[in-house]
Amino acid sequence: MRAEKESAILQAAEAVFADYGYKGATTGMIAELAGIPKANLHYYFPTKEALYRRVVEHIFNIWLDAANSFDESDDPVEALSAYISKKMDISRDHPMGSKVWANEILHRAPVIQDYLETTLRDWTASRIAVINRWIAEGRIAPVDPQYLLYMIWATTQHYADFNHQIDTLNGGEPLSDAQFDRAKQTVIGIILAGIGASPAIARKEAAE
Amino acid sequence: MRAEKESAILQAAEAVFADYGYKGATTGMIAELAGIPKANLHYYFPTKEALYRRVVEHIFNIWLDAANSFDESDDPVEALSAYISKKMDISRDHPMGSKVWANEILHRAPVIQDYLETTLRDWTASRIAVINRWIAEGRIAPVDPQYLLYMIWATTQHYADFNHQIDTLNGGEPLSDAQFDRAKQTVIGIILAGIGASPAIARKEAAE
DNA sequence: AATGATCTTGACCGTTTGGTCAAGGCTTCC
DNA sequence: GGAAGCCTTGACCAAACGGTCAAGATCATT
Repeated sequence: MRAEKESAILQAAEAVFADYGYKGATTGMIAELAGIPKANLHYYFPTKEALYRRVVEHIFNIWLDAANSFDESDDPVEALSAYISKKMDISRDHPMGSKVWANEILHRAPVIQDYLETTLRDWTASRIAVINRWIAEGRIAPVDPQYLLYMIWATTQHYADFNHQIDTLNGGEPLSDAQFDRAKQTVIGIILAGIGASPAIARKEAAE
Repeated sequence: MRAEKESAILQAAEAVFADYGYKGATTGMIAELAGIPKANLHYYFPTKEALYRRVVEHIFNIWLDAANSFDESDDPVEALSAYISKKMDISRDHPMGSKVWANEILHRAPVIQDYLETTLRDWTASRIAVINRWIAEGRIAPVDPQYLLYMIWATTQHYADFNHQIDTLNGGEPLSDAQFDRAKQTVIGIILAGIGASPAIARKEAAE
């Protein structure tokens, strides 16, 4: 089947692009990982750039999927918890995709600039409106929504993009499921308390 | 002077590596930006990799400088405010350095793995101990220090690494000084409130 | 079984890139 | 003024890379 073969190539491409960047990745490496000769890869994807575009589009769709979880509820605690949780899950399950995206932004988005200016901009503007309404309704503290969103993006994606650093600081081992869950709860806890959406976590009694 | 020439080359190299990644950057581009022929560049830095190492080392030293600001005070509010503020300033003043660093981690740190395993690991462990003491003393809420640090790193560096995305969402314009200051205050405010180090920001009265 | 369409592949090509080299300046010190 | 060391540079090279191509293999349809 054509679709399956393409899918296998795309999967290999995502891994190689994530590890080596657009320029650093070679069609030969991708072909080898996909288990086919380079010439065959070029039969399915005429150019390296076309292949890369497909990889980036796939990643953007995953991002869109997560974005929807923002709207699961109109309650700030539920909505933000769901959104952060979903973004953390993506970082754990699709770290390579996140890395390709990060690479693309880092290099000034030569391929996906149009997505940034349309879909991402629209989504962001509408969610800023939602957050501003929550503030007006006194449901969260008056924080600048824009920078709150950046904080959520940065923090959640960090667990994918910088997973090598995290692993190194974890003794060279990836975070266990329990550790990752603790990270997720920490992130959600700090952000929700930070915007006054849920009561602050109680401090301990001073030790002495 | 040798030192000045090397410095000019390193500056050009940092810019080009930040924009194009290690592989994407060419010694020809770096030489052109530095205003010298490529052969001359190779007189000062025999290989591309040697040049890259020097760039990365420079960036790591800037990071170390910021790391020190963590110890300006033993008060959590002051220490974390100073540290976050300093990291935000670096993101604004040296975005290219941060990008080179991000690229390096993204690609599994082929060049600076030893720094991660020594200096960074030691620094992190000792600061985790400090934060744990604050928790034991009841000065901040019991959050996992490790994930708090990651959150600070991710959020502050985001303003350098993803500045292209931020600019795009800001109508294609870089954040103004006022906007950037607001971002910084938002980040500090959310994190400090999030860990119960300072009283939560008061919510507005509900509008109706 | 024949025919045409689709897929597979080793060999090949032009371009780009990191790096070399030899010839020529420039500066310094006797 | 000349010798020695340092710096500069255009021309060049080998390797790697994206992409092509033509010849063959496989498959579907009748």
